[in-house]
Amino acid sequence: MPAANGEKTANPTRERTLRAAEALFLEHGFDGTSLRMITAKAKVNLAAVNYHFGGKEGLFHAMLARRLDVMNEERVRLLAEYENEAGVAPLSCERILAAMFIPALALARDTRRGGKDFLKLLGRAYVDPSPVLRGFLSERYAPMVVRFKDAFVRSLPEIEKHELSWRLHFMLGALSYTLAGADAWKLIAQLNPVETENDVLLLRRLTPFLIAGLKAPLPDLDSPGLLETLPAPRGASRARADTTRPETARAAPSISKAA
Amino acid sequence: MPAANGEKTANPTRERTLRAAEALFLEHGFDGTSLRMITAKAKVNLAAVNYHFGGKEGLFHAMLARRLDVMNEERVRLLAEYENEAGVAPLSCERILAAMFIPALALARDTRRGGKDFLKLLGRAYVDPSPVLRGFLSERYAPMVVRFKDAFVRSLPEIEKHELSWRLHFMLGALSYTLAGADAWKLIAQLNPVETENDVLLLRRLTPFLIAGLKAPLPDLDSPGLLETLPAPRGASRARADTTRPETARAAPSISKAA
DNA sequence: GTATGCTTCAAACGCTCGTTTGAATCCCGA
DNA sequence: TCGGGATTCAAACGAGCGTTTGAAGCATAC
Repeated sequence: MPAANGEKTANPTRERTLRAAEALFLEHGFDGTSLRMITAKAKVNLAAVNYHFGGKEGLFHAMLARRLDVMNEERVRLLAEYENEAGVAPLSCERILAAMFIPALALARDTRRGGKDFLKLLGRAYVDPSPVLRGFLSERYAPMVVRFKDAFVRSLPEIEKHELSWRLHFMLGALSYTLAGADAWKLIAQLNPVETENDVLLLRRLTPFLIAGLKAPLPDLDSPGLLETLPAPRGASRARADTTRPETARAAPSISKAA
Repeated sequence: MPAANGEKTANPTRERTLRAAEALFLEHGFDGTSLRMITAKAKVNLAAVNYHFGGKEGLFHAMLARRLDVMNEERVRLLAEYENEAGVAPLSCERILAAMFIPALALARDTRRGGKDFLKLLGRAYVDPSPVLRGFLSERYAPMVVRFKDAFVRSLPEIEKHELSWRLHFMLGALSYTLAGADAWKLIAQLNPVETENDVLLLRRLTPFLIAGLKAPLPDLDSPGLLETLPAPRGASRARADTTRPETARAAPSISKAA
């Protein structure tokens, strides 16, 4: 393996390999992308992957790190800047989300560092089932997650910390799934008259959704509500047992008391 | 291949194979799970997969369908029942979400039809990168998605249809990602003092988040806001160019005007 | 008992996988 | 011009993949 130089040399073989890996990973995931697919697309010799990256795993680590490291460093930098401006006052949710989204959008607009598929890469990386990637990501970016969680905790003191952890998780889910969205994109375009969508519009749609979710009234976790209305676990396979429509419209099952 | 009987015969080989495929799919996804892993775990001969299911693809179709078909049929049945009760009045969001969640929870509580890993299966299926599964799911369950979308459209007339399509997509994302959550689950448990979580509590947390998101104020898609504040796409690779902190705290970038 | 049809089994098929090898080639400083 | 490290290359390795084969087992009906 060549000296793992500080990512500066614009080695054309390395670069083309990384690009091809990126493109194929978007479509097929880690397990679904073979080195032969990559090297064929990159017009690079098969052995070059092991020479430059030490193997498939090393290649994907490098491919993800060169994109995500930049973004996440910028994210915490921006967050710190906002906090500096705000002084002692806690940041608004919008501001914290801006610290998350702006670096991502900047990379998506910069064809030299990510380009328009960057957001999709981001989403795919977070939902890939391969233990190799999952371990890599959760280990490498855990500090950044903690950093933002703390910011949200300060921003939303009325939401209990534990509850907020979950909501951040939900948020990350909506974000990843949306960004990774391949077919869903087309599905939505198909359900509606064609309209040119782009990443920026998408995130502008997503933001109020997430903000509202984060600030939602707290659930009543003790409410029996939902469970009691579940059909008996091993009863008649269909609740069709009562053929006559029940005269008492059965109590509406409430999942929570949130309005 | 044996007569594809109406899923009635409790053939032990078929059953053990499906179970093993289910368990391994949860951990490794479609591409990451080999037939040899499955047949070893199921203590079944390798060739039995091709005999009973016609191949790997057929096995996974059967594995997913026997779980998801039941749930989705129950979902639309429940939705129709609620609509019947409501008459002409549109259903509340909570009610529609209940029609989605209750059948899922019922299966998760029923160890004979899914069990506690059912929700995880549901989430994993929706984020798996393999084209084989993506095609299968989007084709097979598209009608159910359309059905629920219509219900939401009637329930939230103030949200424009196109906007609502996106919000349902976000919702599905938060749901899938959360349910599939493997490491994240542990991560959250690690950030907070241990507390026994379960699927029901989880969905009760998730519901207000989703409801609030669905009902959020509409984004101002024309607002310049965010874009203008992005760093110049090909400027200095770091905004570190200005070493002195800018005296004018730069205008706070707003992603949207949503409060 | 024997024929029949469904199911299981061990073995092998052809193929692709990630990785390794050792020689050929390139590039640059001496 | 030559020498030597860096890089590329074609070829092969062993392992694992999904699938196929044909015989063996095993019930049930005659």
